Amino acid sequence: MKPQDYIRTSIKTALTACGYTIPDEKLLCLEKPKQAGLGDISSPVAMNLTRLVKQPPRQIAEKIVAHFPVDPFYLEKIDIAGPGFINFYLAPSCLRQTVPDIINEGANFGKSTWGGGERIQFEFVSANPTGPLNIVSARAAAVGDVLANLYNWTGFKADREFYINDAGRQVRLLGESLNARYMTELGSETPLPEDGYHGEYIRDLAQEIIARDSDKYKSLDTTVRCATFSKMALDYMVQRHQNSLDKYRLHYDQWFRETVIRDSQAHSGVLDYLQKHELSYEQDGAVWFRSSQYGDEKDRVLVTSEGEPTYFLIDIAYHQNKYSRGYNKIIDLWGPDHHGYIPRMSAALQALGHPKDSFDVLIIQQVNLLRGGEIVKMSKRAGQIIEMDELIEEVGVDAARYFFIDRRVTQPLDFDIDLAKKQTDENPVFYVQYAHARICNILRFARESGVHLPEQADVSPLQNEQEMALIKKLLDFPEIVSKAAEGLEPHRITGYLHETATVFHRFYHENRVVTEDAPLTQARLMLCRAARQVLANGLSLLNISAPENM
RNA sequence: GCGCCCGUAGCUCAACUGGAUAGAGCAUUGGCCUCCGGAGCCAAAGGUUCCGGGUUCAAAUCCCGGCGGGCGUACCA
Repeated sequence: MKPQDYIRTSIKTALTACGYTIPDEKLLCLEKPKQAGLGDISSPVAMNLTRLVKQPPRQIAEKIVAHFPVDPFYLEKIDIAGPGFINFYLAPSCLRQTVPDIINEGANFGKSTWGGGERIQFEFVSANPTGPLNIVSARAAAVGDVLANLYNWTGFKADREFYINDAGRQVRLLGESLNARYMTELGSETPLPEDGYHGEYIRDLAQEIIARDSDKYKSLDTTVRCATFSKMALDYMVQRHQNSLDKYRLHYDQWFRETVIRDSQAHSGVLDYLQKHELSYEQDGAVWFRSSQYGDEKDRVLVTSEGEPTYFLIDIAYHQNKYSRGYNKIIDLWGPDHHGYIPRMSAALQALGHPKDSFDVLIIQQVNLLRGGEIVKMSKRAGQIIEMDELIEEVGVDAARYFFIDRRVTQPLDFDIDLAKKQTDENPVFYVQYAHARICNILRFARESGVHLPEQADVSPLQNEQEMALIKKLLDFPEIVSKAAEGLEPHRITGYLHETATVFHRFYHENRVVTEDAPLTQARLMLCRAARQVLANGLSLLNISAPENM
């Protein structure tokens, strides 16, 4: 049994013995003391009970401690501190035991089953196929990928999906823009359409087409030519997106096309359902959805007075389609400019009978790129955007991913290119990777020195401060993974890895691993292996490499 | 105007979602290599958590009112 589980069940036993009943399991939650010297695990349960029991928290804590069944294998002592915290000090015997446990669990250490196999879908990036992926997409890509990993680790069945907007006005404009570039390249000057796409990539594609098919399309009727080019440009852009994400080590389970919804008339079904349940009405020649009944600030148009379905209606049908594919929970990652869109989508899905909390949107805040301490100005109109490919090329996949994950997603991010490129101690990616490489090097050194490395060895020689500190840190990993998943907070993982690296470096600095003392050497090698395993597991969760040497 | 997000060390960010003396990394200053990788370690300095009220055993966190910043406010996608 894990020490946390032992403490939780024992608190319950003590509570019943005291005659206290808790209305909510959440009141039992355990914490890590902020301050060193206040124990290893802490319970605020006494403070949580003050209002119910109407007694001072310290008094409650004393009663609980008096009835607590102490098992010396797990606990050294119990304290009451501050306003009424019950602090538990883990016994060295219990701490040491986690070292062989971690080695046995190997790549599975940190995983849990609380998701119960529930299916969850993350849709992210879903950039319009009208231009290359940019920096914000790169952030969303890293975050979405890690979130899916986190949920798979915690016992869910998580999928990644990319939604391709391959229909509508923008695709038409894309075709017309390519047409203009193509015709101009062939000598008949054609202006870009109003709101057309100015980027170089369209000219590149036009040149590619000419190199391959010469002027084959020139004689076509303009509308036919534009339609052909729309499709070609679309396929080209989607392929480009796939290549970029591939390089980023991100692999989607599904690339879903908007035309699948349109072609199947799925949106008509949605419309029928809403009409039948009197959740829509006609006004000024358009069809409106009563989204204000579900908390949106006003009603929204589903079908324009021209008789065209709005993007919103198609999007509802798309989300309905996700549910019909068996997902219990849907999480979308959107850009900050879409936050106003959340209430209406949530309203629509509730109207269709889905539980409110089955749909969640995580807003990924904007990214400012810093070079030489200055914000790099980006303007879409002038074609002045930094592409995801350029960024990866410049700083590498590992650093890019780490920097994007390292900050709370709901917070705007300043991405310092110069720092990410640095191969020095200023760069946190290397700090963590270096700890891993350093451990690999110790193990290598031990082998080369003729030390035999058995599967398991006695860990009882581990007892000094740095050894215990490292073990305690390793022990935290599964809980960090769970909390990062539950709160959609991947930055907890990078934070934890950085701390773990620090504690390891400190241990390394104070203690020589390979020495004349054979039992101690074996025990410390075990500890090194456990630490290496945890660092490797954390890095794999982020899809960042764990190098054996650097 | 209205709505959403945000304001924490010089800079970039944390703070286990209401907990104990608000912590890291850069940058600054000063130490540590006959020895498993110094891409490392130790230490100093740095704070009225934007301001003012309120809620309670407890507030950076929740509520109200200011101030400052970002975004949104389409029968576009």
